[in-house]
Amino acid sequence: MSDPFELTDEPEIAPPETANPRADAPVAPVSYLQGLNEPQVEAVQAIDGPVLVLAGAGTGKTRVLTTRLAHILMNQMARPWEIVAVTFTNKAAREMRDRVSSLIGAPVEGWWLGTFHALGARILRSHAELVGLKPNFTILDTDDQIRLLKQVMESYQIDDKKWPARVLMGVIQRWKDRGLTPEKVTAEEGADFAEGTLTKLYTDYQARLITLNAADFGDLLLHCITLFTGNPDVLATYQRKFRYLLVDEYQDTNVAQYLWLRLLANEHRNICCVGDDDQSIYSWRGAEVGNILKFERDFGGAQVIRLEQNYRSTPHILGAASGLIANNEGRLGKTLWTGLEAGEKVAVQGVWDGEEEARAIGDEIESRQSKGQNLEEMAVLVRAGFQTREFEERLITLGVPYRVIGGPRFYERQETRDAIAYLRVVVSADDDLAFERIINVPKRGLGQASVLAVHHLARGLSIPLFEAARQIAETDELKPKARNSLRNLVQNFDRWRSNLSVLPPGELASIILDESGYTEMWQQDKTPEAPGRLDNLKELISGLGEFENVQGFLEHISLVMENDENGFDEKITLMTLHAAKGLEFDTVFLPGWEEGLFPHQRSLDEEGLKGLEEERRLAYVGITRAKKEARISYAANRRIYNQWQNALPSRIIDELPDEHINHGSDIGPHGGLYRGLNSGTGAQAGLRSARAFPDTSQVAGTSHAPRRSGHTRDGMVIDADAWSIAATSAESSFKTGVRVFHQKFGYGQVVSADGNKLEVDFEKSGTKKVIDSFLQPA
DNA sequence: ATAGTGAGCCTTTTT
DNA sequence: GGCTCACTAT
Repeated sequence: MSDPFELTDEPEIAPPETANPRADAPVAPVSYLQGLNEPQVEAVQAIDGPVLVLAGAGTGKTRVLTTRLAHILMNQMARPWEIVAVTFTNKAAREMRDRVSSLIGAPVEGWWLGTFHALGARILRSHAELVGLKPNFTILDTDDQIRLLKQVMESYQIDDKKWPARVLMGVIQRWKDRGLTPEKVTAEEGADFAEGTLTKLYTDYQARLITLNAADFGDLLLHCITLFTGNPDVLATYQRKFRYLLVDEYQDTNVAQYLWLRLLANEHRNICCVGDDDQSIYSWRGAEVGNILKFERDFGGAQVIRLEQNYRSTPHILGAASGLIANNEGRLGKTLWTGLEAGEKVAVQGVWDGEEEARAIGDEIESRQSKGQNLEEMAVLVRAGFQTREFEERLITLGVPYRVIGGPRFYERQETRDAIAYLRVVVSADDDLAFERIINVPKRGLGQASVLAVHHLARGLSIPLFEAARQIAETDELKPKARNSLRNLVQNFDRWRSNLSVLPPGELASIILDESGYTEMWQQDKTPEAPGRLDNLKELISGLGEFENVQGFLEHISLVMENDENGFDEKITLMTLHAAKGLEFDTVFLPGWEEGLFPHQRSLDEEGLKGLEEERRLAYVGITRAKKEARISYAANRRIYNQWQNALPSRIIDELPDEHINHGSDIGPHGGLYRGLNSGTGAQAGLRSARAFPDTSQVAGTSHAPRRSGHTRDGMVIDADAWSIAATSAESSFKTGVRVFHQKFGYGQVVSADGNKLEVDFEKSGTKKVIDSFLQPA
């Protein structure tokens, strides 16, 4: 099959030097180039033809990107509207806008800067009819998508228990990420889900979206691609228009985004993609590392520029991260270096359990704070969201202010979504999903029976729900109570709608929320969340004030997901590793480096080696967030879903090069943590730490096994390797059948022994694998 | 129509 | 342990 998106590899235009006489114009150093290193300057000036900038962590990527844009604009190589700059997040887009403006000294107007989705939506609005939509189509969020799919599933009688809508939606999303419309999904691929009906579900779902005049996020790109391939004239307009394309975080693009870019870049072929294959951590949501790996093949004659000088981290941090990532295969490869001073080694610390980990890190944060270190310069980066809880609890007790990034987003909150639904119905009366959401919120006596009746009429007459509601309120089909309630609601909406172009958006919203009884609903609510929700509503209204009309606001809110950070107070940040990409802190705490949690078991189970490599990249991202200090820790016991699990240190810890790490010798106030199980009373926290480690005398003997590298370790320190070394070489002192006691699991009997790894059948908690040094003879 | 109960789930997350 | 969802009892 021929690739309809094939680009000619042979440029039909003359070589770059003669193609654009202005390209080499700035011969003498220009002011904005000052302070850039050689590859950076090269990346800024390589304007013609496809360019891949491989930008390692902390190598000044953003600076290059913005300078490059400024370079194009200031030398008038293109007008603003001939330039496309695509980012992954709105935050990145905003940052780019601000930085380019400040470089140029004036705001840039009219250029195509935004996320893939925002730009996709912008293009799509101009040509909506060509894909069956109206220009004012609504953009659905995840919640709407799921509810819509559920409706479709009902008509096929697919059991939501067996095939949860969110799972199926995920599969459809991944198809969309790959640029697959329903017709392009092979029978084979659809066969595995929902007894083979998923392709049909997908088809129907798409049809419903069109009927609703709606698009989901995937559609914003997918429809564009359909639009471009089906209408060469439209495509040609954009291809001619867009002289320069710039793409940030290219390693995170999915196939659909890649196709979209290729189509748009085809005419001028001046596409510059910036990214780092080692920081690709979003494959699970469709990102395709392959895009960056095969850039040179996809865009013939591409230039590859490597940014390898790191301005962020110390050599030890960089060394640890580089050594780690070197374990991955199929990398483009970079050699990061830094001119900074050596600094601290990466600390690796074992603890007894999650609670102690939180305590140790909490204490550490507190003591640093008291020494004057800014809380803003510290962060705790976790693998999974639930891990933040332990730290939150600890920080609350200590009275250390913190913020959690990535909680429920503002727009995802129930009250925000409800309020927006009201606005959506006011703006477009045919927005069925929005109307359905609030028809009985607050409760106004319109239960299932009433809603169903409205649905039936709407289906029967092929009219929107709102229109059906209006009609049914004039008949006696419903009970008088419900009828009055519904009529009242319809009248309210009509009135609000008539004020749409009269009142300022904020004021109108405020009236709607009052008159609908929505505000009152939360005022009456006695739950502790209610005041916060009312605050959010106020914030929403004040946010609306910044828009000229409600329509503009809705477009914004559907594409932007912000968690508006309220205060400017100094706080420590808690977040997932994923959320931390692109950020940097002086000190970074990296807890929970245990097998099963990091690398996450599910990642290993579902993706195998690929999964492990992605986890490794995640670890790489984590370590490279640190400017001065990175502190890794792992717990020997962890409670997950209220069940105690014993854990082994992450294999990723084993992969850190010895010369750049310092294994737990001097952390915290309780020095000398490695005295072993039998040496102390165990009353203090510090001594409890000791049990997290295999006792030296029992596990590895009095002499320490050499590392693979041949180094001998510090006599006081046991590192993660001790576990594996011990596991293979040391005989356990506990024999099969012996009755033992474990601090956390209680009494049990040894079932089998493999080195010092024992399988013990505990009386209370069942069979578990345990390292023998945690056991006492009972 | 709705509140209350039990069962089953459970990485990562932008737009 | 805590959340969501569906079903049941009022």
